[in-house]
Amino acid sequence: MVLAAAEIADAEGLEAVTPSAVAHRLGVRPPSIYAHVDGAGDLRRRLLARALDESADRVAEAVAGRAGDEAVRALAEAHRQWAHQHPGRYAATRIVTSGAEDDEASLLALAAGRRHADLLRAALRAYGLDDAAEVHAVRSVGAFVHGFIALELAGSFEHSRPAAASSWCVGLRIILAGIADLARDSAGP
Amino acid sequence: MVLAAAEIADAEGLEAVTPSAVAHRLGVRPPSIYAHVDGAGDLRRRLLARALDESADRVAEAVAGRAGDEAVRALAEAHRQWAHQHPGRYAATRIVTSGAEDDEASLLALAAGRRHADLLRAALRAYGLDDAAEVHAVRSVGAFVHGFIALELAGSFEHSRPAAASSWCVGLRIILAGIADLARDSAGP
DNA sequence: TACGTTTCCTATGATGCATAGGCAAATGAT
DNA sequence: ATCATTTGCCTATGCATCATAGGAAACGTA
Repeated sequence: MVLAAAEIADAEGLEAVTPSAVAHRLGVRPPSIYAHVDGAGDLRRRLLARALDESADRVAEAVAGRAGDEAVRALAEAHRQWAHQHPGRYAATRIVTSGAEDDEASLLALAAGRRHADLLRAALRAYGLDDAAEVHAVRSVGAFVHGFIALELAGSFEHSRPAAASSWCVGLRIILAGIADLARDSAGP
Repeated sequence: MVLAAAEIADAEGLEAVTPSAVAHRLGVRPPSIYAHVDGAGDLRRRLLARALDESADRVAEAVAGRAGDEAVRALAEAHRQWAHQHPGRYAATRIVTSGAEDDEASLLALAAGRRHADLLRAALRAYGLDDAAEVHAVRSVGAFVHGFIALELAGSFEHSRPAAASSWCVGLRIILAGIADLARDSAGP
């Protein structure tokens, strides 16, 4: 069910993920979908939770056994590769579950989001930042990674040379150097 | 016409920007909209172009008369403030005009996109980066700024302390320190 | 064998995108 | 001043989609 939604998202875009499209793919009639899912919004929220979980799995694999710069690079790279392989799922990752969440899908999504944050936090541990600085660093890396992938997938980098991939490496370098600088100050005199 | 679309986007979200909603707001019947706009897609693309242009205006004001770190900070801050004031327009900013663009709205959007890139490039000039490094830096700052704003507007930072605003300052510091480091190497031995 | 649960179905209503074709007022040239 | 053209809006219509209501068939279990 959610798998069908994920496949539709990757093949035709997140907009195409509707009860009717899922029904079509599963070979049943649209109303049948409503027995398993509470409308189009719930369908997309379930997809959000699954996508967040899948990408966290990939990231966790990539980061295992690494530390410091290497861990952050591996995490970011895993994130980016997964997004390229599954653009629809990645788009689902950015769905907003506005405000009060009491439904199952939103809670799962929240938990998966925390998993992501924890993985990144662990990767940054080697820098020896204090707690506050670590949160800032987590958010900054997250912002850069998401922003870069979003712009890249949107084709925003296709109007200038060189290819996006080389900017990705330099961008990571910039971020990591900046965090190292922050760590120097944080632990400094 | 596009103004009505922008107001709807800010008030009810980008999803709500449809010919029928615009007609409602303007006090006319839905079919009348099609005399001015070529369907829902074209309506959103026009909104994209206008939003990109408006934000570039704001950024240009903010950056005028500044250079180096201060210019980049002002640019980023203007961007972020505008996004907070106009979340729907900001969301429109991320619409993808897939591939071959021969319609008016897409061309305007492309031009406005270039304007943004040029403004950022100019702000970074003081770092004395070579051409290739400058492109990488432009893309990296762009990625961070967009990523941060997107995550912030999506509420991704609301599940941890402290407030997002303080991370924004630290994040900019990280990026700027990273670029300074890059400049050192670029001009270095 | 009879019951309840699950799962899917048809039928229906509502809403929104989009096109076709017509009416009326404003514009501009003769 | 008159008439044709343009402009802008209208009603009517077709079609796809979300969503609900209520019923029929298949499944396991007492």
